Amino acid sequence: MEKQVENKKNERRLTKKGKETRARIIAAAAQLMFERGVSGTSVEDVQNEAKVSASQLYHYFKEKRELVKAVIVYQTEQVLNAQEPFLSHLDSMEALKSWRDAIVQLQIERQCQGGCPIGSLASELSDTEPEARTELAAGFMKWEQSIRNGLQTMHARGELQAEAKPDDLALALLTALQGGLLLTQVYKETRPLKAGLDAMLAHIGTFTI
Amino acid sequence: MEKQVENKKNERRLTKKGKETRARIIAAAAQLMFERGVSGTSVEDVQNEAKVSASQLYHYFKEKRELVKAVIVYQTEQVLNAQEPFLSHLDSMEALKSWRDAIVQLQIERQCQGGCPIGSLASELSDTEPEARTELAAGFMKWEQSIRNGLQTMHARGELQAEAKPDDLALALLTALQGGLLLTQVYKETRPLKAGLDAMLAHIGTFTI
DNA sequence: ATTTTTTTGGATTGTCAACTCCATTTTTTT
DNA sequence: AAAAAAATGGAGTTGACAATCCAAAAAAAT
Repeated sequence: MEKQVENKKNERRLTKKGKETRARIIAAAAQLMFERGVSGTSVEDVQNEAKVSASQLYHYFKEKRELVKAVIVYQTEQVLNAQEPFLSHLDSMEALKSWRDAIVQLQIERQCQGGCPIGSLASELSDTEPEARTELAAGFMKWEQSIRNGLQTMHARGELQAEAKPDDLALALLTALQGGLLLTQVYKETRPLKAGLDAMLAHIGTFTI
Repeated sequence: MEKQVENKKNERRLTKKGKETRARIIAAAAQLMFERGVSGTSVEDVQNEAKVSASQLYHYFKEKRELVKAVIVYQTEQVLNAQEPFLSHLDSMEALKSWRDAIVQLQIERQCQGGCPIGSLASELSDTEPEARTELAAGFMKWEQSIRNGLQTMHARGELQAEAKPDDLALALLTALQGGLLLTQVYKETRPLKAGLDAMLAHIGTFTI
């Protein structure tokens, strides 16, 4: 009788040490790919940053593409975790405003570099890497869902007019955020991010009672 | 007395044939880089697409980076020219709506592939290529300016309330457009683009008299 | 007409990046 | 304690890619 309980084909067993190494590789890759893009980051760069050898890296990831997929999952988690305190309570105009402020503040601290960790991966990979695209879409949908939850709560409470469509508003807000982050990265100033988010929040505000 | 009237340092004279070849190279590079990104496009790919030899390409462009700069200028022109019929008359809600429809229609025709020709270059190059970033920012500013002109016209005519800020609205609209194009590329459906633009147009609409 | 400049052909070079291989050490299992 | 599996070291292979070079054809200038 097999001990491995329903282990998917490729999923080897990893020791504690193995998991740590794997995690270190992903974190290093995520960092570099955020700064320089996927194709601007060589596997060797990742090796150096993570302090691992080539054989280690290829022991945990069949090829670069697979590492990239892991990075996408990782970055999605990172972004959602970092925003969690806000995302789980976006159910009032005040909460939305605080969220806006936190995002703007973060871009200031980053000196407007890097855009959105998921968005920039999406822009680079969507059209050429179908599996990456799927994963990225899933990430954005989780994000969208969090925003939607808050607006739906307001709607259910009667704090948004019946005609308001929380689903559309949530998606619109995410687009303004993404576009704002991109333009802020290009312009090297937070004006676009502020303009995009503020306009969208004002629009949501027109539905409040 | 010099014949060359104020010729900038690097600007060699080009014969008619030379200009054609140069233009063919840029167009080919722009096309490929739109489809596969800058680092996904090799100089050799461009040679094949444009039917030129290596020496020709390097005769007109010192290095790949210089070709990329030319592509940025070219794509900015292309985008603005393509939208010109709309951009020069964005001075009514009807005009804005038609513009929205045209953009959505284009993405449908493209099957949601490719995002924004300028936006995707911006995402790939902004943080690592300072000169490219500057050029891209200039391109976006022209675009922003066109939108602003229309809204300012409405404002001056008294069709927008005095409190409305056409500058902010124009920038916000551009961010919604960029974010919408990105998410549409990732989701492979036009819903995000529609949601972003419609919300922003509705917001502008709240200022009409 | 002839000199100069521009344009083109195409082979070549050097670098770098992804990935492989085999041996060795460490950890886990029995 | 022995056997099996996992983790690591690091040199080596292969291919792709940016960029160069030398020579020749075509066009423009004088």
